[in-house]
Amino acid sequence: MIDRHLQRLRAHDEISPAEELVIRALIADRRRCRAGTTVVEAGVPVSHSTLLLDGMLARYKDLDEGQRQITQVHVPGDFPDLHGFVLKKLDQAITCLTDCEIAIVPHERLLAMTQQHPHLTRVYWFHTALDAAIHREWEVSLGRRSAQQRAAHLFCELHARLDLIGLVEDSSFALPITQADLSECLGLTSVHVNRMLRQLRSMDLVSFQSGTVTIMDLPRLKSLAEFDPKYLYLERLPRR
Amino acid sequence: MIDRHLQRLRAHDEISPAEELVIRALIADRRRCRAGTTVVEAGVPVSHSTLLLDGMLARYKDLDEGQRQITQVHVPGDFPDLHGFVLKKLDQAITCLTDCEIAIVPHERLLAMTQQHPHLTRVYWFHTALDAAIHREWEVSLGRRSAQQRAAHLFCELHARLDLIGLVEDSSFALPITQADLSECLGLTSVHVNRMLRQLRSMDLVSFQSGTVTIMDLPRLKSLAEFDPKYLYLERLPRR
DNA sequence: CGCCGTATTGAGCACTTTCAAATTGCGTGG
DNA sequence: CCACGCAATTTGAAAGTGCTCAATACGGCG
Repeated sequence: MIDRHLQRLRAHDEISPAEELVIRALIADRRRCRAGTTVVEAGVPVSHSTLLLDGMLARYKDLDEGQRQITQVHVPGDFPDLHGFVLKKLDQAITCLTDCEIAIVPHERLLAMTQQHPHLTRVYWFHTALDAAIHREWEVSLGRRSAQQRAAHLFCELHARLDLIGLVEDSSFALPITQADLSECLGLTSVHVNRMLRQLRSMDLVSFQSGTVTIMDLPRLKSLAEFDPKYLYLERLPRR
Repeated sequence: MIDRHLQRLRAHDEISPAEELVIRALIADRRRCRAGTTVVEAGVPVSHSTLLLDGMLARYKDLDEGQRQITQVHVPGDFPDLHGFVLKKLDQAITCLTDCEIAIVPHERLLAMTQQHPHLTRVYWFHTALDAAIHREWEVSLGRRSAQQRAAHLFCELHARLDLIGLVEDSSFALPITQADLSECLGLTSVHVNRMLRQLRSMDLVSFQSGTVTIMDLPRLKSLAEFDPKYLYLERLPRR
């Protein structure tokens, strides 16, 4: 299952066979977590990072009065808390949106990597910078896009990200989360998300039902959302 | 003026005198830019990054119909597009909010640094990860906080960040930007920002007038905003 | 003194939330 | 196979929050 991670990295840069071996050796352990499990807590010193092999994770922050904002969702192959290696603890928590399979990467191995493999270091640095680019696009959604556009934009983004690792089939992909989860991504109430979803469905753009997203009209959906995938940096550019 | 940058780095990690020399040698050139100037355009390949020596910058994305979302503001000592080193081009533009003094850091020098100085590489990696942490907090503001809380939170954040480099005096600091600029940070209209500012002023919490922010009651302001500075990672932790 | 960008204010409107209730879907146990 | 229970979804109505449009005031500068 680590192949998806390699697939992801190779979408952006060249990874030599020797480097692939280094990457495979980063993993110390594998675990399975049920949906709803907390993978990493906020504010606690961390000594390893988590590679998502299968399933979907969410990073979120809680506010008073039970409000919650999900700041990012993760798809298989992502390295959701790689930034924990340099930050030493997370400013947010990570939870399983679905049942997940994760790999544990001790920071001491990452440290050794940074000492011996400058190119791989830059590859992973790139990975965290890409993560930040997605945060920025979410800021735009949360700050400026309408509820309908936000939902449409998220579906476009997930479509693009999941397509990269072959998890889109016939314009549809699994997204086994609740409308409440979705509302926490979009900065809306679940009630309103429900109404937006109905609108998008009735416009024959996209449907999200029983854990599956089906995109009926990708061009019109992208246009509605003003989706421009440049921020996902999908072209392959050697990091030198 | 690069001292502010060193001050910033040393707030988070130890920088040896030898490393300081390496950092100083990163700079190839210095420039002054007037308020309103575009420092970096979106989507254009970049071969250098920009260190902010003095003034304030904003990173933003434009949408259709002239809407704009500022995704981050930068204070002296920041390295606003350091991530351009690994991403090779920016997904957003950078503009001067005020008159600025910037330093040019060619990517070839950063590349040499990553080959020879693993610790400094991690220090700068940390710097970009911290940048992402601020993005996340902005996502929370934009997604879940009320207009009043958003404004209050931004003032708390800037207070904390400017205090770090000695730019806060008597609970007030210069913020020579317009209410329209502010509204583009907060995901609001300038009209509404104006009303929120009046409210905050009449509550004796904070005033923002003629380019100066004066915080009258920091504890209550923090409490209103639910401001928790942990995401700024202000403790000093050696990155090994 | 007059101009222009910025700040301020008002009124009406639209989108989103809140609160509450009804419905659906699904796994468990009888 | 059906009844039950719980979670998720759906719907309605009313209330807010923030937006739009438009007009007015302010302040620095030529």
